[in-house]
Amino acid sequence: MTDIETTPLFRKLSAFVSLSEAEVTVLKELRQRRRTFTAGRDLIHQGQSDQDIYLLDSGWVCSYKILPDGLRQIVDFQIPGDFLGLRSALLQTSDHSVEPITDIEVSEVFVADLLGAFARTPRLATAVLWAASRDEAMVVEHLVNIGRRDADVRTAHFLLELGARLALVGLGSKEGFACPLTQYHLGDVLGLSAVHVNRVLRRLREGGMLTVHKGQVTFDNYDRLIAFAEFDPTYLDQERPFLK
Amino acid sequence: MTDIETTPLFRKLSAFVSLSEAEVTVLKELRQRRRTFTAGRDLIHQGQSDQDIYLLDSGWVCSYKILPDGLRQIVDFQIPGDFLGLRSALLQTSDHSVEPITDIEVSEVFVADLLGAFARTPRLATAVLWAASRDEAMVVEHLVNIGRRDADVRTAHFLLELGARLALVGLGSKEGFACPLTQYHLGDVLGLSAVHVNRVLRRLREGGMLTVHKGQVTFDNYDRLIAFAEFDPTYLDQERPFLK
DNA sequence: ATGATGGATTGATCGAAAGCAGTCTCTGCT
DNA sequence: AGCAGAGACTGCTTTCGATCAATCCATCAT
Repeated sequence: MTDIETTPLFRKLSAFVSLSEAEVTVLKELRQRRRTFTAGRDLIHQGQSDQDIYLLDSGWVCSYKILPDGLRQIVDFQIPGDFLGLRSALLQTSDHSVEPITDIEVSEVFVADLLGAFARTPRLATAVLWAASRDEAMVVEHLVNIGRRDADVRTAHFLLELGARLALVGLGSKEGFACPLTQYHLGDVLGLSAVHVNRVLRRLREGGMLTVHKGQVTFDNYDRLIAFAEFDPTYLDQERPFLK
Repeated sequence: MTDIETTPLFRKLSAFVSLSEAEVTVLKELRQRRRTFTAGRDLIHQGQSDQDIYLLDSGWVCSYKILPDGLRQIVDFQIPGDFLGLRSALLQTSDHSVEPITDIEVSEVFVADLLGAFARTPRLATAVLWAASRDEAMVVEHLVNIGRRDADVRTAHFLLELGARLALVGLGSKEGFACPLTQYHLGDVLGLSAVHVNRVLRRLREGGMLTVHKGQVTFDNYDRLIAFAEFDPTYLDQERPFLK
């Protein structure tokens, strides 16, 4: 069995709460029913109700909405350590679809089990709730990003944020990260055409700031990039004193 | 004392749950400490923590973020019956600012009182939680709106959504609604310049779809507008069978 | 080797929205 | 009455990003 302390969720939550022995055990028990899904086949459909919660163990997933004319807007990507359908299950609404970008491994979590775990370990509940609120803050940040930043800054900001999220679960650093997204995915999340994404990436590369090549995002000059993107590197990983 | 049954919050929640005598009483007790604020002065500042929750009784408010270069993105407007700072208080983060657009009247609600009310009346808790999730769904819808719809459709969609929300609390109908927003406000929420908003509104007016004049939004042809904006009129007010 | 496919890349053109500048019309003020 | 200011409106020019159309380059299947 995998050592729990290397799992993405554990790493993520540990950044905000130091988990006790008992809490680790509870976390472990949640991850029993493992399942795998293949890339491209929708996991959750827009309008579906009463679905399960999944904890993403490996691979990448995206949540999106489709417009009548076929245009797609990706709301967010989920990476290892993220929950899928948490909010939808708690609130019984699924207003968007969820599609695996790569083959993924998930742990199926029953709502009742999760609520039981929360009841036994309030600190765990707080930490998970915090993670959920962080996800929401990110959606708001994407709104600002798309509404008010130009394509270059917007793209840089998004990739930095993604890097920060990945770093939190041990899958990235200031150097860069492995990234399975195509330029079409980037277009759909940034509200740009894939062609334009290509030009933007070229400009960022020629500006010596970042390189995207062969499924690898490399931050060529992290500090310059931060400044260019107006990115606040603390906004995702600051400590929460009240939780410590 | 105001008759509770005419208050916006009561009307909104009643659309989803039929509240019992006891629940109405609890609701009434929450609305004790009335306060007023004047237009323009920020209620909540970005970064602030540990603030109160307010229930908006009358007037309009907007939540926004400011970028370093001074550009502003309004995340959403709040109208009578909406909570202010609910999420921030529960989750101890305030990542945006809140500013009254008009003079407003609010009821200050202490977190402890609200939680107490939830404990005594679970159905009320569910209803409020539902309202919160609806707010979140709206933010996602705005993301799609800004990311993938052109200015005209985007504007029409937004005004229809606003109309639907207002109708829910008795402040609007298929005919239109009173609206204190300037074209600058509309620009900031739609990710457009105020000048362009003006042109968009002219096109919509000349298309016989809607008129904005003197603080009044009039839907000149509701059905045509719905079709043009690809607006789903049920998405905010559909019944929740599990709550009835 | 030979295609077939999906993604990346580049060029050329077009259109939507921004930016700038100025006018107009209220409303409130003294 | 006269003025000041905010918001609404319009014309002109520029810029950003979309769209259309190729080409290129891996990987994979046969």
